[in-house]
Amino acid sequence: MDLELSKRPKCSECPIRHRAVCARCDDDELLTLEAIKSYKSFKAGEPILWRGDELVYLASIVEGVATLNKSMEDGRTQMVGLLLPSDFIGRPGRNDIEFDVVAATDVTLCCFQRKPFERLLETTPHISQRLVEMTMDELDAARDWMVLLGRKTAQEKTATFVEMLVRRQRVDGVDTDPQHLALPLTRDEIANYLGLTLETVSRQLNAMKKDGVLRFADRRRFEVADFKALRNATGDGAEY
Amino acid sequence: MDLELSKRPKCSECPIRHRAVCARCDDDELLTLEAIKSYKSFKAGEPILWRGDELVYLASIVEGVATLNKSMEDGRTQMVGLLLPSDFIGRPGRNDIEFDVVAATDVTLCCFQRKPFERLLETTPHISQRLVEMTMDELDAARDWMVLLGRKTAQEKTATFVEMLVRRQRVDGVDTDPQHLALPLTRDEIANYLGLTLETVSRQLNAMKKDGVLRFADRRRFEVADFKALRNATGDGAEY
DNA sequence: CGCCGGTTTGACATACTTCAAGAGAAGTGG
DNA sequence: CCACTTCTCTTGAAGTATGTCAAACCGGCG
Repeated sequence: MDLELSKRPKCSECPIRHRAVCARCDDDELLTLEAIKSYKSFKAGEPILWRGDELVYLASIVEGVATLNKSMEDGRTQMVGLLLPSDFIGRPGRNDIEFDVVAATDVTLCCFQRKPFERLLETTPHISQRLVEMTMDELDAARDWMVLLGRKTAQEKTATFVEMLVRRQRVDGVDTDPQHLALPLTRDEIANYLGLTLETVSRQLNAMKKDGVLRFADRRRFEVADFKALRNATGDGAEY
Repeated sequence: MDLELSKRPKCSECPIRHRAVCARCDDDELLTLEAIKSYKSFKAGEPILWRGDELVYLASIVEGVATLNKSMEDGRTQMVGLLLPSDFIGRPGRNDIEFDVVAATDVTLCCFQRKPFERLLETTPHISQRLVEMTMDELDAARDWMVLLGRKTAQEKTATFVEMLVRRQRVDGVDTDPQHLALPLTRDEIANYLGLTLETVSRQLNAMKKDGVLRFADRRRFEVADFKALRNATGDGAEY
């Protein structure tokens, strides 16, 4: 794994300070974390971790989007995780993971050496509690995702994906102008997320464009022209 | 929810003592747990919890099989969890859950009142650590399940399900005679597990019977006639 | 015995995949 | 700055796995 280390910005100024695994830490605890952290960057498309790699670091995503992918022997692949800023990579107590982690866009990670971090977990309830909470949130998300994979139509899958993106980018980033949303994944990656082929994804996106639900600036950038119709197409019923 | 309370058997004689959320507890800690626990039983088919119900109890499965199910507005349903003995029900820190829990067979639960249990979590690392570990195991399982739902064929799905059952029942129960395995679910429930229809499941099971992979005593009880062929049909490649 | 839920089996429909060709962007090197 | 390659995406035509609908079967139970 290519490591490009850089300096350690102050935790207090960190954009994910209040959502990441460190969210509940007080100032003292942040100092302890700063001692074992380092930043690493990856270009879009670069692998971050291969399945079975020894886990030297655990990390939070500071910027960018990463995907967790599982593949079958014959090459079929299924995405099983989509990590946005503040999400956590790695499993304390294991020294490897069961999927590949890939940078979908340029990614900045805040990495903690595993061993010291695991010791911190034992002594710092603020960190371990937050980690449990995040893990359970991920499990909830995985269960919604299972409904999508097992029971939704291609149209519903695609609409659900777009709607999820819109919601998460809205909450996440700077309160982005609704005009300026971007798909962080290629058609092929979206297909791996949804359990479809890239052709089907392409057809579904273009259908939503034709129906006036989405409006595309180019292949990546788009805006939602009719949010209600989008929501309707997800198969999840009325809002909330 | 119908509650049929019964006495509290000694933890020390509990069949799931070493695998459940209490696995790491010492004798003192077990005593504290015994103070807040009670047993409840459910008949096959009975609901244990409805989505949105207030979570009064958290529980471990002592005996039997329960399923977690999500449903869409129009009635499509997808199973998102299959709980066997020692598995845990409920999410500390939340007062409801996002899916239905149903007894697939007769079920015995070891229930803990939520509030006292949550207090125990804060003071007893042996419990919280074990809970984290179990949650992460469930997340790993959910990810394998996502590959199944998104990418496997009906034949692979069915074979994977049967193979998983064989493995878990072997590890779990009394080391059951390979002659005597039973599907704990109906065809319809299996279909909900696999993201298929019951007709397709029926056809796949009968195909495996015709091919000499499985041998059925009745609709539920079966034995694996050719384990290698079964494993092969899962799409997961050679053993381990 | 006769109902009843779970299951099997068949015929048909279709949503999605597969295969194939080509169009745009985007990068690369001369 | 323009060919040239390369990658992503679109679009069409054809194939197929799985769903849908419907009827019959079977074992258990009142």
